[in-house]
Amino acid sequence: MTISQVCSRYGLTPDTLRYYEKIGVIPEVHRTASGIRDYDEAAIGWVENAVCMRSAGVPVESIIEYVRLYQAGDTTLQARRDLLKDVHTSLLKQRQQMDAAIDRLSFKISRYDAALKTGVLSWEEEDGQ
Amino acid sequence: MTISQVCSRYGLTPDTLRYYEKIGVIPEVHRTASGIRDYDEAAIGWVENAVCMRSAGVPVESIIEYVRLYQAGDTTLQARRDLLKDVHTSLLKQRQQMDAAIDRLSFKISRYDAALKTGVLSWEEEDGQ
DNA sequence: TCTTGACTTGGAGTGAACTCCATGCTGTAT
DNA sequence: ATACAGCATGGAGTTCACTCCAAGTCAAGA
Repeated sequence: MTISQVCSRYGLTPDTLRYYEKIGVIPEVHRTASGIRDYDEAAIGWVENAVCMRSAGVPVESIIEYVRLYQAGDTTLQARRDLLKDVHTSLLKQRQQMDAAIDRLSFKISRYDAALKTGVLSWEEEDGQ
Repeated sequence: MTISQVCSRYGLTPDTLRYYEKIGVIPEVHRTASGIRDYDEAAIGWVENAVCMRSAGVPVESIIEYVRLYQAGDTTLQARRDLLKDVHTSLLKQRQQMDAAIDRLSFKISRYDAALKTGVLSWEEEDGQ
């Protein structure tokens, strides 16, 4: 699979995918005799992993560290687990903060909807905003 | 309330809080005669709003736009509602992506835990990683 | 053979969100 | 009166994660 095929599959640009490989977010991709990248199933699995983690806001450095540990072999199982756990924990925390913001927004939106329907701003003496 | 008091309450630095005011993430804060910021309840409400939104990853530009609309007065009620709805929608989408990553991590962690307990890497012919 | 489009590299540039710094003013304790 | 911690400003610097670009190579079709 060529770089552009992988890109259109995951909504990335070739620049991004090369960048990911260069900095180690994904392992080095196999090349044809003339030096062109040819993504196999394993490579695509790594791309999928990168896309999933990045879209959730996981820093590239964490992904790089995991790839590094993975490539270092079986002696890093515990370290890999610990790293994944750390990332997991910080995502859970991040989600809590998102939930708080979502709740805040839901509340405000319903207040605006009420105001727009009745034509009355019903929260004058509250927190403003 | 002084800037450092507000900062320690919300885990910000004075630089950040001045920056927020400068770019409009919060409205201008009242000053003492000698020019020192004095945060009242309303100002603190805006800071709280900013912290909540930013910790969820809402771009400063969205917050600025909301503050701008708010300060423009009652004619912007509909625009404010629409903006909040857009932000709400994008946070929901972002949360979905976080959930996907959290699930992926949970799965991997339990696999690592099993491997570390039994001493066997039980997913050899799978997707690797 | 020539063109064209997709691929390669290294390195510079971008945008977002802070973060730091130099320089100077303020206000309270000794 | 003076020291000194805290506040002010404008502007430069940093970090992160891409994103763009120039210059060149490669492969397939006219």
